[in-house]
Amino acid sequence: MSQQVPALPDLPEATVARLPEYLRALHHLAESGNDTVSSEALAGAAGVNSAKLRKDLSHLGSYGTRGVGYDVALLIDQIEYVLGLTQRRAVALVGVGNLGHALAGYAGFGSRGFRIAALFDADPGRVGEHINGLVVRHIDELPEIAEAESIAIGVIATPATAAQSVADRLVAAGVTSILNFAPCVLSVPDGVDVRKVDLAIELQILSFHEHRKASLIALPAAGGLTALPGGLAATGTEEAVGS
Amino acid sequence: MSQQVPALPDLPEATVARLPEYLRALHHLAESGNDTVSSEALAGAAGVNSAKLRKDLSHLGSYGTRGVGYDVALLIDQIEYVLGLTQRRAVALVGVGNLGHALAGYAGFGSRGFRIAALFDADPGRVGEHINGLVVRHIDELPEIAEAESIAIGVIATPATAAQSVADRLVAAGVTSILNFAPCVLSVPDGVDVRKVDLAIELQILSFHEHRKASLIALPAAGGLTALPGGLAATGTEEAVGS
DNA sequence: CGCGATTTGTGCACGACTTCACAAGCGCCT
DNA sequence: AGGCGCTTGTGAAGTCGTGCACAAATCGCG
Repeated sequence: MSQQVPALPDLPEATVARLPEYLRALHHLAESGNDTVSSEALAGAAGVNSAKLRKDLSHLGSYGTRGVGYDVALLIDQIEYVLGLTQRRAVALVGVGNLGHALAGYAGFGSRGFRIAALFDADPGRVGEHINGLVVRHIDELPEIAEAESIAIGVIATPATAAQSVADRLVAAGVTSILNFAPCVLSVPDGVDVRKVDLAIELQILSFHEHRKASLIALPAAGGLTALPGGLAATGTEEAVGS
Repeated sequence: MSQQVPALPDLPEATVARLPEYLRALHHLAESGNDTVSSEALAGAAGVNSAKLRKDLSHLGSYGTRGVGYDVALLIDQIEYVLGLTQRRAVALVGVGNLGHALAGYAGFGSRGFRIAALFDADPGRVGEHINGLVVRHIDELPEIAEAESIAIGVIATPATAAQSVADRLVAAGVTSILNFAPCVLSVPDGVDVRKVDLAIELQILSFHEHRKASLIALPAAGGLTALPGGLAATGTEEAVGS
């Protein structure tokens, strides 16, 4: 009975991280009226190597047709199933400051499988405020609302000083996945997943590459930007930096 | 003469991605009055393995003392030098919608080596607006301002439909590093670095793990969350999910 | 019905990254 | 001065991810 669905294979983490990108590209293709797509075309739209794409898709039980390509609608269903997006997941957002406001109003969550079910803040001055059709609750109300709304995912958009405390409260309220925008490391029990997004870190990584590029052109030119191997610098493939 | 500074070693990309996290932890330690720190302690504060930390630091020419640890202030200087943060880098932010507003007001950029030098938007209704002490300019003014302010880093916070066009304009204006918040793949010439941050993708990755956890407890319990190997689930180390 | 064009799925080799385990080095205490 | 404990730096092994190159499979057409 529970073996009806193709039991989740344990995908490589790198593959999981790319599936959402494939999904986005597929939705785009579907809207453009495409019925099928080759691995080459889909890989191009997702910004990856076509062999990598095929290997990724093969991990979730191949649904392509040789000589033809992949059925766009079928592949969308498959990936959405694997990612657990067949149900719309409820998300709690904690911290409605500068960034939290923007996240609460971000349309991308709603259109890609998520529903912001509740907003929380510790500042009584912010409690009661209406944002995008939702009212900000006090963080003390988290347990009851998390229970009532079946919230399993939490987003932390508080200052770093409050983040660990908020994480503890989220875990206590039954949250098992956390997206952390605060610039700090969180400690959570086993079984709870944490992903971190730090905007300043992304810029610092870019800064390193700027520094490297600048030091290269300062050296006696040897195979740097000055020697363009392929003729004119083609507006071609994106330069991959990091993951 | 130009060999005075320890010429940039080409660090592994994975190391570069972790250096900013070390830097943040080091600043925190310095504020707490710590003078030196062991690899074990710093690794804990940064959420990584201590062997990994030592290898990362060894790549930039070891500045630790055996039996003692690392000099906090010296290490901060080293990492900031390698990341190119000795100068405060000017950043252009394009798109002052929902997310752009939040980014323009984000204090973390200023405190970690960056200066938002200009805001741009294509919507005439938004041009002229004051945000956080800056006035929003029209995107057509980008070339002159980028030149005047020596802007080499651009942040794209526009809708996906506009992102490629904005990227082209940024590159034409001399920008060589782009941080892209729009959910799409950018094509840029060689020599231009792009990093992408997609908030919905992060949630979808968490959703996958939720789905996996849910399907595990649905199966006959075999080594899942039910069998706690180390006694009580200690509020210990963070569970690493992806990079 | 058979053949060629096309595209998937994958074995294999390579490279990157991680982790362990330990020798080498440093400071402190006696 | 000498020895001991602590910590770094790194060789080596293991793991993970990537990309090539090709066999297998499918469709369309004559």
